[in-house]
Amino acid sequence: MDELVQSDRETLEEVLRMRGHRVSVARRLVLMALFAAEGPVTAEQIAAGVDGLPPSDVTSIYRNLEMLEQQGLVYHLHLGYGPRHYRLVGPDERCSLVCERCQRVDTAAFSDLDDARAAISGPTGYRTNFMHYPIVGVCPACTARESTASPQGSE
Amino acid sequence: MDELVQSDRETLEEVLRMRGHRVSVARRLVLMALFAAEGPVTAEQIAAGVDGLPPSDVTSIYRNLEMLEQQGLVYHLHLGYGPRHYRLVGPDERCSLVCERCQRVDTAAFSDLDDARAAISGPTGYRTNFMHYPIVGVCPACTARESTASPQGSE
DNA sequence: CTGGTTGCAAAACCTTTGCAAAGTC
DNA sequence: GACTTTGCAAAGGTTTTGCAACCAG
Repeated sequence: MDELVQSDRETLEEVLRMRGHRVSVARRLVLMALFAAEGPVTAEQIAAGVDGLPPSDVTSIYRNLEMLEQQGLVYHLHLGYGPRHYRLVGPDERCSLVCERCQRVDTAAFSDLDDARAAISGPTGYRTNFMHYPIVGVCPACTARESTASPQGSE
Repeated sequence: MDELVQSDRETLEEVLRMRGHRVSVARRLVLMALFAAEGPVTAEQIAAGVDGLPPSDVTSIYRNLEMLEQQGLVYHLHLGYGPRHYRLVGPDERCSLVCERCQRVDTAAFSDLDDARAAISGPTGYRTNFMHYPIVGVCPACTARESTASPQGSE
């Protein structure tokens, strides 16, 4: 009943081996980078060498990330524009929020959006998780700035 | 107080002229395509000639769409993967929903998600509109199919 | 006429694919 | 030793940029 929650790297490597995948140097490097990164990282960042890790080839990174995603160990998300970001599946999932005014990126705990999920499921029937795309909107700071600047609230 | 709600093409052209932009053939073509298209369209589609309109150069389409977006007459959104889709700003805004299982794309009325907006604004402070990215989730049909197939509800 | 706009070519950006060489089990 | 996986090169899809010719006002 419990899926992989938050394992260490060696456990994930064991999972891969059990499922018939090999654990190569490049593949281990991807896992190390994902563990070392505090947040979502891009393939380019991993290839460049996150956190003191050696640089490697982007193509392999992409291929390994794809495989890890198919295995359910990794997921990717989009943060505004630019390349995809990848993250280990784990217990502390967070949803991203991007301010369309100041481009700030915030995160919210998965559970903070339970009510929002219900409010979407009601009228639409869709069960969402807000993981794949950021929620784009106006952050509190920009909202405040705009309401003091032009109180009549143009949109 | 009322912004442009739903004008005809000639009104928009007048707006552009008043703001110091010229109305060229190519630019008119973009507007005609946006009016002719029932839903969001890509730059490539406009360039190929939507709805019997003559084909034109993609580069100009992109430039014109960008200008129209800066003028607040057009916005763009992402529908799953692939190129951006553009749409005239108008009164019947709809939010997109993409099923991550069957890739189906639905839409919801803007007002159907008022509760969801409130449920996001509460814990996060972000005022969202769900316009820029689709809401990705599992559609009702796939949810039903999965619950009959494996009732113990694996994720 | 003047300067915004166009169309072509070319680049930029991100990601995928082909294939021989290398590595893993 | 068999079969994955790698690394390089090259292509693919989408969007941007440079620039001379062109056209709207």
